[in-house]
Amino acid sequence: MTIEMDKDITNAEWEVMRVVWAQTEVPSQVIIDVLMDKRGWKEPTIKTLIGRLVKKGALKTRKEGRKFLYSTDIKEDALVNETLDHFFHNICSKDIGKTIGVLIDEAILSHEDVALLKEKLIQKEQVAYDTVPCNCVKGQCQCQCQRHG
Amino acid sequence: MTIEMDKDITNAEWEVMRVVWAQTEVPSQVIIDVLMDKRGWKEPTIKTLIGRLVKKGALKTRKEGRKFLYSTDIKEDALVNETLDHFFHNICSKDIGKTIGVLIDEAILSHEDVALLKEKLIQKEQVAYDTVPCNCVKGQCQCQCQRHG
DNA sequence: CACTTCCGTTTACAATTGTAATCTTTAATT
DNA sequence: AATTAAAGATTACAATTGTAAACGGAAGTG
Repeated sequence: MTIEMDKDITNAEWEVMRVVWAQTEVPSQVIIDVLMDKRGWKEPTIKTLIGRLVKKGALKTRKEGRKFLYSTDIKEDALVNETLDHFFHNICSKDIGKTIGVLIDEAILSHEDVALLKEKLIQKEQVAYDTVPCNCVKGQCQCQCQRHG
Repeated sequence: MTIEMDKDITNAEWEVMRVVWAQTEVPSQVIIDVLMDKRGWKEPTIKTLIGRLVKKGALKTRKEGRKFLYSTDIKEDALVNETLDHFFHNICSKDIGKTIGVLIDEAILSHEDVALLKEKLIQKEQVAYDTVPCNCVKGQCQCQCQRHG
């Protein structure tokens, strides 16, 4: 699931990726139109972002006539998941459940989504722990055994 | 739930925050010890991070004798949730359910966590949609009505 | 063929971020 | 009181990021 790429996708670059993900191949003009409109960026700004993504290997190009068509091998869901996993390293593993709980509270879900998640929880029950072990470094969480001072 | 603060917490700064969250008030020496050990950072590096957090209002100080004790008003779970909400803006609302699904798959959960989440899903069912409306800008997702090109 | 337009490339530039050395107070110790 | 040690403040500096202008070459137009 790890994506082999030089660098991370920055927030601004993410907007470009979303346009590319929405299509199979896009000319820069489409990216520019969408983002000038959505973000109010100037054309050169968007060109810069495209260029950086190409340079860092996140976008591929195919020359068609005089212009390029942009595409990507990076899967949107894979990158989303990887980014979230990475962020979750900032949280004590004991708190992951509650954190997901808040996400559920705040999400707009379909009946189908709810059913899917319920199903997953039934699976999860099979492998659930009595107590989730804390994975924090000493001094970085409140689990008693590890408390400082 | 929005935290009034000048700037965002960067990744490196997050490490400092976690040490502060783990205690009520901490002297810099504790933060330094924990992070020199965990991250291999030099002492001045950690002092810089602390200083920046104080400057941006994320950490409060209380002078005790010659040194300061650091604390924060920012709630860890509030910041976590806010950060996640923010990130979820990068995802089509139709895909939030699936994304949470992957989080559940990958999480280590306790029986209690599973029960909590199940409970939340039961609640959620009451307000679930038949179809989650897409919230994307035209050109940034594949929902048919909005497809480009 | 000269002119203009489009598009990708190069350059710019300030702010943020990661990483750290050095300086300055002030407190502790001799 | 003089010396040392600790802690916060100041300065440093390269890389990244957000934001954009300017340049150059190819393609279409008159």
